[in-house]
Amino acid sequence: MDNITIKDIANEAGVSTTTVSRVLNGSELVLPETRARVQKIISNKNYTPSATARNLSRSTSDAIGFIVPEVDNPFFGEILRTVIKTADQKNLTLICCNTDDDMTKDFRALAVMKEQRVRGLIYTPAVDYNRKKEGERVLEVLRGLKAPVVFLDRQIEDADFDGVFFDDFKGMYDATKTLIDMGHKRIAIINATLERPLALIRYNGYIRALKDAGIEPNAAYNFKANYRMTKSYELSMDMFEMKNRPTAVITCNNRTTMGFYKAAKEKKIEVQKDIACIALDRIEEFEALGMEMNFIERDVLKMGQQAINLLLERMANPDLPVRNVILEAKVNMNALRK
Amino acid sequence: MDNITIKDIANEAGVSTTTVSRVLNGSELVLPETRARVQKIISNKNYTPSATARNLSRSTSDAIGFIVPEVDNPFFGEILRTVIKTADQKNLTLICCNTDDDMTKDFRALAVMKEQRVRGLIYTPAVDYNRKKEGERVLEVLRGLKAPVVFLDRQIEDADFDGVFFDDFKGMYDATKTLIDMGHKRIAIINATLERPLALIRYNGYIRALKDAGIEPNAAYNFKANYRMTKSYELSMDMFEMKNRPTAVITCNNRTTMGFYKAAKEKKIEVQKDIACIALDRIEEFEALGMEMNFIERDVLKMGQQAINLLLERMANPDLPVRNVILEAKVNMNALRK
DNA sequence: CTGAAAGCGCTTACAG
DNA sequence: CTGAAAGCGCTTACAG
Repeated sequence: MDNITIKDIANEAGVSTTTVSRVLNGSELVLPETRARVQKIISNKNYTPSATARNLSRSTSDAIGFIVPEVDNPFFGEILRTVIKTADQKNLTLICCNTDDDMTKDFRALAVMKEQRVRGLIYTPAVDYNRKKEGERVLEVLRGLKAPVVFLDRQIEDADFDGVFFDDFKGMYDATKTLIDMGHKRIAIINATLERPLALIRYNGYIRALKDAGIEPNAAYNFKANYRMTKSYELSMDMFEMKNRPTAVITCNNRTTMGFYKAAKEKKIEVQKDIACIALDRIEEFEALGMEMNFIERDVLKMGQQAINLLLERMANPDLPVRNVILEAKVNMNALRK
Repeated sequence: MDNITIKDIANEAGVSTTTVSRVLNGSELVLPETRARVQKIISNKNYTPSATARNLSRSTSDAIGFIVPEVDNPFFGEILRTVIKTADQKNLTLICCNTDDDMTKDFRALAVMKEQRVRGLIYTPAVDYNRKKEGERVLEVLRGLKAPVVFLDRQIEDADFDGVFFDDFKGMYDATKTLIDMGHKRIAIINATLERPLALIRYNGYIRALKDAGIEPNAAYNFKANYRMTKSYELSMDMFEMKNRPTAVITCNNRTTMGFYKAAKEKKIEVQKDIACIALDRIEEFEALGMEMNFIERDVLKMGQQAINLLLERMANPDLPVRNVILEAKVNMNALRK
């Protein structure tokens, strides 16, 4: 027995499909008795209308899209959860893609969104399209969606779409300045390579603070990892062997922080005492072990909430001016050591 | 200008929509020149066919569903990533719901899946339906989906569907036995309340091992937390005040483990030395800090892979017998201390 | 308050 | 190799 349709209900109730549709959509234009009869049959037969047919008929969609590089990163996981929660309240279905920071998959994900005719999209670009010729193509694809788009955490230059970002430049600037004020001159940064847009922004904040303080940046203190633990660990091991080794370090994401601490542990170097550290994002597990951290604090839940809000608002009102929300990234010196 | 349709392409190419459809679907039955002409127009106009229309017309769907209690839990995050990756290769779209372990949301999520006519569903029930009257209703809803369902990590009694689970009973049994063999008699468990299906299974493994060794279980050593850190922390603080305090502890998930370690740290009790511990699941962050752990090891990626494989196989072949895959949960004594 | 009919954008059996 | 027509399961303007 196949899925039952609105026709089956109509037949059994002895009414037209129009009437059944009206009952389904809570129209006033139905005699209470008719409504009751139809409703009873619907629930008896356990009938659920097809979203596909409804969408086609209404020429809309009940789906919004979510494209991120790694859903299993708690950063995006938390955002996803927030987004789903709100979408759910609005009866919107969430279509989720993961790009592994891979450009091909990114374009494929965008194509999926277009095929699905999503009503809106929350989007973290897979790579830095700013210096790549593909950048303009991405923007075109996004425009071709003919649906609101909200950039999440990563921007593309000249994008005429809404977005939510953290003020990583200021976060890094402040972190660096804090270390300088504590008397540090040899300050390292463990970052990703600068093709990554966020890596560049973070790097720039760091460099600017050094220059503002009249400290000449030392290229040897710029560690180019990849936001994975292993690479950061390896580079940190090298760092500890340097003869003019840094007295302070800024790590640029969770995994980087973990790699650095792991290396320090193995080298029997006590973080904060033997070498200062400010991490981007706190690590709850570290704190559970009584390891107090200095960190740049970012409110991920807020980012998720803002993203879905921006999207819903624009869906409701497409003529709003483009909005870019910048969330603060605040230095938090819980483990202050001179 | 609205979204363009197959008709626009047909008109411009001077062919029927049938022919355009054939080109779209790679049918052989098109003259190469016709195909080329049509394809050119498609790409010029940047036309993407509507998945909605296609699905309705074919009376199928290109979506599979994914319902879990917390997407932001790395456990489910990793699984989601694996599932998306494979689904993507099969050109399946992933619709994602989050239930917050809430029954109402769970039923709503299932309704969404039915509306969407998903081709298959990977499903972690929100609550333990085994003792609840709603259990049979869930199973009915699942059958009403008329699509393959794979249970993930949590089972419902009498479910005639595929599933992937960890052998938590054996994991807990072995962990408990290992501690007993090390000479421990006062062994505590920090678990959730036993309404949760997994909590019960874990508890049973623990109890059985005690009984098999002739040790009478002590109710005071059964700590009923809720898989959150705070509760586990509070209970652990109490535990350390007991006069006949346990000499070994088994923690039943990541968050529980964190709460326990945090309490130990504050009480200046050294885990493994002053009190033995085997945790369910390793915590990478702990290990990065040089904290060696004893843990019950579970391969989460494998669980994700199995789940999507079971689903795809059943989608291809609905007549397969019901399969329940039990993945091992292996005790790993990295931080062995007598 | 109700229904016949057209339409949403595709696919596909059928005929040629 | 190509197309007219019916159909997928809904919604909605229109007429009554």
